[in-house]
Amino acid sequence: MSLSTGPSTGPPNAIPPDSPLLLGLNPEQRAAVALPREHALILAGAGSGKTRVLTTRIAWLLQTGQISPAGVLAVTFTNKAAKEMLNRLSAMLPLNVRGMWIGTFHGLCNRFLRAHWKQAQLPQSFQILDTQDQLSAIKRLYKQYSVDDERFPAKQTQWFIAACKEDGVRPPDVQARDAEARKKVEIYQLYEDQCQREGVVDFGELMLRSYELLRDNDALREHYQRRFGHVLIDEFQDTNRLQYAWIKQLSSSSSAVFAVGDDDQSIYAFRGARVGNMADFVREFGVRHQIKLEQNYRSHSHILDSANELISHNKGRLGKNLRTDQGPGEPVRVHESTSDFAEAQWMVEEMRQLLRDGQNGDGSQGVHSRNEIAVLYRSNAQSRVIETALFNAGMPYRVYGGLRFFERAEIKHALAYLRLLENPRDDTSFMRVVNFPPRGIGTRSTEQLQDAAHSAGCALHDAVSAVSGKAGANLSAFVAKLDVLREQTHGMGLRDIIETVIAHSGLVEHYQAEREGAERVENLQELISAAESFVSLEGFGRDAVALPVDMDTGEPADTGETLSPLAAFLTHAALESGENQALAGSEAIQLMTVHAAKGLEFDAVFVTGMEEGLFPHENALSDHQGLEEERRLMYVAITRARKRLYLSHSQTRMLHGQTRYNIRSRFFDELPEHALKWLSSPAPGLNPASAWGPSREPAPVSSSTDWTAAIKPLANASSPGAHAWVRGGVQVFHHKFGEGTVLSLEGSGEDARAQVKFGRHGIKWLALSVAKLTPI
DNA sequence: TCCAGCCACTTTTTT
DNA sequence: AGTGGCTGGA
Repeated sequence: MSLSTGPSTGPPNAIPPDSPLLLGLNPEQRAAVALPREHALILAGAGSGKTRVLTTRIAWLLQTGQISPAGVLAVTFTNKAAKEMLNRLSAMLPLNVRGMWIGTFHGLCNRFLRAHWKQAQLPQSFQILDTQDQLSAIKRLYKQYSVDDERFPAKQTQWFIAACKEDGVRPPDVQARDAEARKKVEIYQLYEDQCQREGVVDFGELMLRSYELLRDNDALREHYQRRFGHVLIDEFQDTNRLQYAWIKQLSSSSSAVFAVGDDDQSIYAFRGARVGNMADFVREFGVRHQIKLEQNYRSHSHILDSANELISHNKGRLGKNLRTDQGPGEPVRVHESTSDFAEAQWMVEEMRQLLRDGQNGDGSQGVHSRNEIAVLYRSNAQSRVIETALFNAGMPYRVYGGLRFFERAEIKHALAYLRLLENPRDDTSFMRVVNFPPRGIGTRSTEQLQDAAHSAGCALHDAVSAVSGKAGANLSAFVAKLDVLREQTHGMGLRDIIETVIAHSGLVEHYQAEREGAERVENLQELISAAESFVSLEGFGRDAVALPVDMDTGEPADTGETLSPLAAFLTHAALESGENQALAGSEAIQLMTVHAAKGLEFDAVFVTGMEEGLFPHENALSDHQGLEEERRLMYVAITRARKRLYLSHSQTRMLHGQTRYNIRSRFFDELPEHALKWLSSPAPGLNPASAWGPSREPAPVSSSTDWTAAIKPLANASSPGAHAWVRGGVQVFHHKFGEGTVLSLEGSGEDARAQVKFGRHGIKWLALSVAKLTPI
């Protein structure tokens, strides 16, 4: 580390190193916070005080007068992280949030495009399509142009478009080799035209349009480069190609990019994240300062040893080893159960014990609050059994994930009405509510309307007069209703607008008549409250999404073109989909996927379903990269725990309505034996398979291949009769695929299938009644 | 046009 | 198992 030298630009580094801001930081953290004005990469391990360093860095830059608030650009991925940063910052110094650019990638791009909507060739009040909206827009387009949904599934097209945009690729730039690829590109182009015509942008477009505007408009780019002396990025390992390119546009020789990330916690490759951006950043920006934060303030060393050992099995890491001053603590407990049901049962018992010990003041042994216990799983489907067990035990719990507030159907409907007031051209919203609540406008009518709009090249809203007969009358009535509402709400405050629109939409009456509609009506009420609190949001929260910004001062521009409160609120709804679940703060066991747990920490953590095919997930097993990402995911799971960590696997598990027989995860074999405590059979030992002897013949015992493990014979009638010898871990021969290893089984009788890993042919699912498998 | 029943799907997710 | 989307009959 070379830290003693002063910066080549900006004020001298003559700031007293004993500034109160730096107190309590370890040497590496201090070094990071007080770095000179140069590009830097901070490799921040789990629990190493990453957010603290990031926020203290900003506070330090401001307090020492090295930069003014308008010169700071700080980017995160989630609204939660952005809020956290702002909260911590304002706790450190009196904060002038005006003109400070702290937010999510998409939030900041939105802000940028609102400020420069003309140059970006967008309507001022452009609306944002979320993932649902985008899919329905594509489906609408499919109908219009008679695209075969069988050959080009809309979901895949959506994925394709998103992936293109994440790579910064417009339709003309796509490399299309065959006819099928050319068709996809054609659809992509049609989709783009449709969005542009309707005045809407999807999430990818927010980023891409911002990037292109910066790239192509020299004056604008230079302005922002001059303005942002410091660019700080959180979770850098999660950035995609486009985000990286965007950062490049915003930085110049006079600015400093401060990237914080952890390559070992990169778990979002499936949505375009490129860990490689870290290495690229070092190379392309000529990064001289790389600081590793390896001091962990979260976990005891048995837990950290496990994490370190596991992740050491990955190749091509930037290299990092967590350490702690806390003692070894308790061993990592490993548990095996016979079924997912039994696993859940066992967990409930263990939780009870933990909480009992915590209450008795038994010090280190227990956990004092249910909030401090988390159950992590690889896939959402696993939560059900656990929920049932917790429910039956009367143990309060909270499940994260699932529908967010602004994604609920009733809310989307209400928002669609509101969006149509703001922008009648928004055909996605038009289609969503044209017949909701039902008003006699069926498929037939809308098809006529769509055809009319298509041939006239106008919006659905403007084509109603072209439809004749009863259908035309109904459509006209609907449009008239919208127009009246628009007139009626003109000049109203946000709350009143929303209240009026909900009242006249017929949504409340519709849901009131429904059996399960009460909650939906409540949610509509909640939307009104949400609007109220949005209005009362002071300063940053609203400015961030709403106001155009003066290019020179960074202050909100008084252009007389201020975005309407309604448009601002709609943007807010699209960019911040709301809390995952209410009940926050209540005393409850926390249930979530490992992905959702990233960034969180708990006293006690249960990682469940540690089985081959589940964790690591079968879909990730085919390639090396996939497996390494699974391992990083496991690393994230382990490092969530402060004091106690449980790793649990089960011999059988209900999945998609069928019992599957799984062998335990290979990750167990990558953990340090000294840190583990086996709560149940298999007995401890480096090779648990040996507990059942070395037999390999059609016997109820596994092979001794290193990563496979022993599976007990299943004492039940559902095991696949004639193929009873086919078990997890057994070596088999297939006439076509050659030698392989059975990974897992599912189904029974005629339906029994085995998942087999073959050397050259990869992993296959084989129906036992068809495939001729012989034991080796 | 609407609703009921059938079929296919099922890793992870933020904006 | 559970859900969401689609088809076909009323």
